[in-house]
Amino acid sequence: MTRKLPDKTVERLSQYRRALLNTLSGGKHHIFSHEIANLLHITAVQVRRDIMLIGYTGTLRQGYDVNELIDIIGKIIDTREGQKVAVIGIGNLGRAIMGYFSGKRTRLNIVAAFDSNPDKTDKIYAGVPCYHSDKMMEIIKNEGISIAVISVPGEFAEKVAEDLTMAGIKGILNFSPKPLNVPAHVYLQEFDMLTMLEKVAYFVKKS
Amino acid sequence: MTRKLPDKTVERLSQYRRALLNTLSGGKHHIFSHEIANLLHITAVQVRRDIMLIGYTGTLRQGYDVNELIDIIGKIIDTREGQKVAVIGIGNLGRAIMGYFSGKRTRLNIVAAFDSNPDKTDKIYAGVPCYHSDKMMEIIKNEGISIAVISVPGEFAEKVAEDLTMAGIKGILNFSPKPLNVPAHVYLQEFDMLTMLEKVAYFVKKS
DNA sequence: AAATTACTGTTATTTTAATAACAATGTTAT
DNA sequence: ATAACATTGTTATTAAAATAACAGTAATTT
Repeated sequence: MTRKLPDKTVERLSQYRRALLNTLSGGKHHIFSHEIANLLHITAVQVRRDIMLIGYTGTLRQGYDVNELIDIIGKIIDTREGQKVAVIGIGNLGRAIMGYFSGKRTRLNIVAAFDSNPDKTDKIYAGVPCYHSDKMMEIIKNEGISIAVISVPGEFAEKVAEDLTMAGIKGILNFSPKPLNVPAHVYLQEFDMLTMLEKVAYFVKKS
Repeated sequence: MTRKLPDKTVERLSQYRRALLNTLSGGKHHIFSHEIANLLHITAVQVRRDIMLIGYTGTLRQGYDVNELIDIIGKIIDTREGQKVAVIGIGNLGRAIMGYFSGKRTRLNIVAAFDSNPDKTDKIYAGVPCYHSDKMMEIIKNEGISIAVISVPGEFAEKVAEDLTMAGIKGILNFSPKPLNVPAHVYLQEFDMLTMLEKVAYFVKKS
């Protein structure tokens, strides 16, 4: 394997897996491409194409084996050892993210949170210890944290990203409205709520 | 105008405007395409192309007039009367969204929040009144709210989307991890944090 | 046994988005 | 005055993603 998968396929694989886990807990062990498609409101062709790209093949007339497919997707998007994640900034958004994750069985473990407000630090949130930002670089290095979620206000985001980069982070998910600049070896995903809301507004206006 | 703009251009316009407002408050009244590009970490060609698409033209050697460009973008993405927005579900995420918005001068006004937990209702959050979900459909109709942000847990998202549709909502921004199905006349934007984090993890693993 | 059906897997086509190439032109330098 | 420069606006090209078309085939029906 290790053919390069399209970005969008990777996104959908994550969604397929979630849907498949649901299916499984409903006691269903086989599923057709069009059933997956319905769950995600996309087309069956797209599902089959994605599954083709990851090299799995179903059986005619029976569809895909749910367990197998979950495993294959896991092999592709998870690492064996798991990856450690830190959340920077535990305002409402930071806490929402930690809440989303708690209980989810995944190879992504949120192992630390950081905040610059001493009132918030040295406590546990959703099972995750929150440290003062001063210790961020040190802890990230020592713990081998590879992924960071930035949920600080825009004005601090840039500095945080710099520090994270220096501490050797490998991937950043940025929720702040401030576009970041990181070296090419750091994977960056921007996630801008305000833009998305304005986009919805634009298309509503058009329609 | 009213040529149909590419999706991605619409997203960037929103970001250009934010950057331009910043520029303006820094006392700068003209800006080059490459300066905008640097702020957003994209290319200057892309900026010029987007600006071409909205029909604005700068002046050679001086670049774009910041005020004019802000206005033009506003004409395209805002409506004259503004649009009313509701936030459904005020857990951490819902509150984060309301916090992001408070103070932002925009034509999008969050005018109501809804929650099914009576402990949270009949209070004001970030200046926005929160009502019980029972009143959702009624208030949305009466107030003429056209856009909804869904920030409820996945298991309730579908029902909420149905109700919103029935109440005549025009656009939905869905933060729940559950993919929604809405009629074609409702514009839907999905926004799935878990997927995005898994995507980052995948590309980190690859690198 | 032949035809039909209901699926998968794959290639071909179209659509959308990004990038590159470059012509046009006012400004500055010589 | 001429040449070099810096910048815009636009067209052409490439890349990425989605969709369509369809071949293959086991199961089912006739």
